[in-house]
Amino acid sequence: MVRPPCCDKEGIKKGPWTPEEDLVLVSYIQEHGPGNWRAVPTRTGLMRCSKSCRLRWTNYLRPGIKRGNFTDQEEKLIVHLQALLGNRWAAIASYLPERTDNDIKNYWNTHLRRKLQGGGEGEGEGGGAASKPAAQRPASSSKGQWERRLQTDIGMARRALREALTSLDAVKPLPDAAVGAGSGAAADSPASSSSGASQCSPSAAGYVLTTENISRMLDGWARKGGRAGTGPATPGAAESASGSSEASEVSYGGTAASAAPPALPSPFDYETKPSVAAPDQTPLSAIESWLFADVDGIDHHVQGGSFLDAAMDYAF
DNA sequence: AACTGACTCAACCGCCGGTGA
DNA sequence: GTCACCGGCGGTTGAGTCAGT
Repeated sequence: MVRPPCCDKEGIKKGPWTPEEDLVLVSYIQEHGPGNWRAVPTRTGLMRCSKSCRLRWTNYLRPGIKRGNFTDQEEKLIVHLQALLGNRWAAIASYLPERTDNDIKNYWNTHLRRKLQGGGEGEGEGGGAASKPAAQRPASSSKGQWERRLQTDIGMARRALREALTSLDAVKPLPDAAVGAGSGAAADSPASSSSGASQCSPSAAGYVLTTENISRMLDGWARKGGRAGTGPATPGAAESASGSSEASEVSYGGTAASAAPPALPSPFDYETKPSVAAPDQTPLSAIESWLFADVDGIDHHVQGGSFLDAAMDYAF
């Protein structure tokens, strides 16, 4: 069938989002929650198409997003998962709850792919596998086949993750604080160690978007000056660019959120990006516990609460 | 100091699958 | 059963930034 464009070209604004637009979108989502994106432009008056709104939210405004400074651990995970899953960035991103698929995709395309190609198979694992990812499968597979494939994928991913984490631990043992308290993947990242925004999982964070924060957010943008649009308009960019100073100002579940009482009723409990970890767990520690809990386990049907279940719920 | 090429990443585009009428 | 709508995904682009000359 011929599909009309998601939004007609007239009157639809494109390009970088402005702080004002961000604010409108965030405010709307704070009130109504993400979803029903079709209605967002009309209800908010944003001259954006629904896709653009959704993308802006999921890739940028969504709380709990960590930007830039991929750690070695994250990098290894991405390499392994890419080798196993192929360019299924959304699936890969589900293993890195603080990262967006777009971010991972960009990082892969700009850093990792070249690294693996140019430097030969630097890590040894990616090289051949990455060139022919497992994702190149027939699109039309029956459900049963798909499930078997999924089981295989899970098994392979699991093994690879265990290897990655094991080898990483051998090289650079994780500090206890990193595994237990903060974001395991982020803990030793230069930027993230100082950036509160990366310290908590999205669901646990409790999205603190008060009018005070909004005004501070805008204030921070304004003070950043420079190019209007992408740069200052993007809290994360400011955060990553400045290292840490602005991070606490934009409390997307950051410092303020982590310091906030857990019972803080977050308007973003319906967060679209799943957190595979328990609220007081970091995603990676959840992965680790899942990996190491049953060394010989074929427990792909473990009862509720396992990482696998969560992964099954969200990633596939 | 100016210029140029490489790099980064936010955003767009088109396609696909799920779902409800 | 068919059709249309909507959300999601992966690939791609282009503006902005950075580093080297």
